[in-house]
Amino acid sequence: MEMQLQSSGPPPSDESLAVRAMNEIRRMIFAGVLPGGTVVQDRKLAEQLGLSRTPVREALGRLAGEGYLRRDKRILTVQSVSFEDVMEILATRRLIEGETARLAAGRMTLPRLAELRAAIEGMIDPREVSHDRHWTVDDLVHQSIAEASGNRMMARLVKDLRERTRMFGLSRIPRRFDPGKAEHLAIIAALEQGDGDAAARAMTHHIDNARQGILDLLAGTPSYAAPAGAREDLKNQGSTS
Amino acid sequence: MEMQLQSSGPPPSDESLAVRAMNEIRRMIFAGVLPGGTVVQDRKLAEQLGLSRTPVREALGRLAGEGYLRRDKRILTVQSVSFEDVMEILATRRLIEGETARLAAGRMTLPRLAELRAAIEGMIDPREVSHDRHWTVDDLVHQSIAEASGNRMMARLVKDLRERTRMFGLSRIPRRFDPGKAEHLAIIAALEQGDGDAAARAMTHHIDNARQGILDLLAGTPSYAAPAGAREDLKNQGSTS
DNA sequence: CCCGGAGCAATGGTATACCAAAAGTATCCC
DNA sequence: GGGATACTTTTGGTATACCATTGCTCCGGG
Repeated sequence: MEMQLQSSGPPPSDESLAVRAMNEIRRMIFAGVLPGGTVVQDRKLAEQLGLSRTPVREALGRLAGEGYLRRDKRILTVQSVSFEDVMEILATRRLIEGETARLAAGRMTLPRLAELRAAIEGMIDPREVSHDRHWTVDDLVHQSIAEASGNRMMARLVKDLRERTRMFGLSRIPRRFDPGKAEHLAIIAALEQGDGDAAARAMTHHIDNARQGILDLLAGTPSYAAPAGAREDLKNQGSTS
Repeated sequence: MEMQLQSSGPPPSDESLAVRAMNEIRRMIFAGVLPGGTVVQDRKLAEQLGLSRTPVREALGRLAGEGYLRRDKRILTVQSVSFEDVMEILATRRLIEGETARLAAGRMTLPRLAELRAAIEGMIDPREVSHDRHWTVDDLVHQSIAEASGNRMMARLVKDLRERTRMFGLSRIPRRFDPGKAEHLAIIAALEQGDGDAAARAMTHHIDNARQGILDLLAGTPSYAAPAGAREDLKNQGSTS
């Protein structure tokens, strides 16, 4: 039993096995195959992926460096993104992405903006949009803006922080993710006007809403109904400026 | 010739060799032993450190994951921090650290603040402060504030971004780094007042000055006198909000 | 029935052997 | 003499063997 990678991965591929392993493991983490807190054992994983420990360990080391895995003593666990983590991440994103939106104003071409608008409006039927689809469009919008900011560090940060947001259980929740649509369009509109301040406002507002959405969502989820007093503390993190 | 780690490192140490290697290599990078752009070869490095390739490769993979090294095809090079990078990093730090300062207001105890003040004022004689000393105090101040913000993500980011700032050649430049002293004290003062907005202002002002300091410094440095028009572009990155 | 230790399986860490690709280097043909 | 070709070396990637620690199981004595 050492056939696994060719199931959906690249058949021959010229990437190193370590890179492939890394991508595969990262995918597993995002897909929830390896939920937060899971202990990861290089031997098991290596066998599962059909390769030796070396490239797997290399991949694990790298993922640990990137913060997706955590080393406690000798055991490696999938870094779980807690509710508090998400709140902190969103507070950070609020800052960074607000700024990227501001910077992006006047730096994005109208055709490019039209593209984004089309992609956003392509999500016509709320019932049609799968989660993957939603995330794809969401990524496209936020990432395009971040990259248009001209600040590569911020763009990288946005990508990273968004990935972490995504690692929060939050997945497979049949949620009305459409409200984001109007907010996305508002951001695009501001960018089309070249109004950086308005774009920043629209972006921070969008992220504030996303946070509120999570808050509401969790309020209605039994297991999350009352995650201690942490909520009260974190509620203010984003609304200070 | 396989004695190197015991020269200044921990004699026996219970950390894994990989961790020790990572710390050592990171130190080499910060210390300028491995300047930006240097190609890193695991065999050479392993021999130099007196251990086998495995832990070294593990360390390198991890450092690459953290962004200190860069993989181009098959060769690993030390990530060089360009002038543009520093400007971008500072623009980002301006945002994040401004916010951490705001959040830290009212969250730091007066004794703690007094401690910081003492450390800052300990740098009495400008000629006395070595670069290490300067960085130590600087780290202490910024990191303490970041951690006091209560937002671990931001604190982590501050640490990371500051490390990267440090990777910029900027080292061994016999510069008057004292002006930072007054600015640091201004931040502390605002925090003692519990005035978040003032603290944020003081912090962003401090970082703006640091940026200007680099700009001035490089203007007087032949090899950096005119790093293309990039300067004009980046000059505005931080002063938008 | 419980406790403790002896043995054993599992697991992470490390070293090393091997391979293939790439980069030099020497050589040979024109 | 110049350029192409073959050989040698270097180097990163991978597999695997080995070791030490950890934790578990199972057995025996109390």
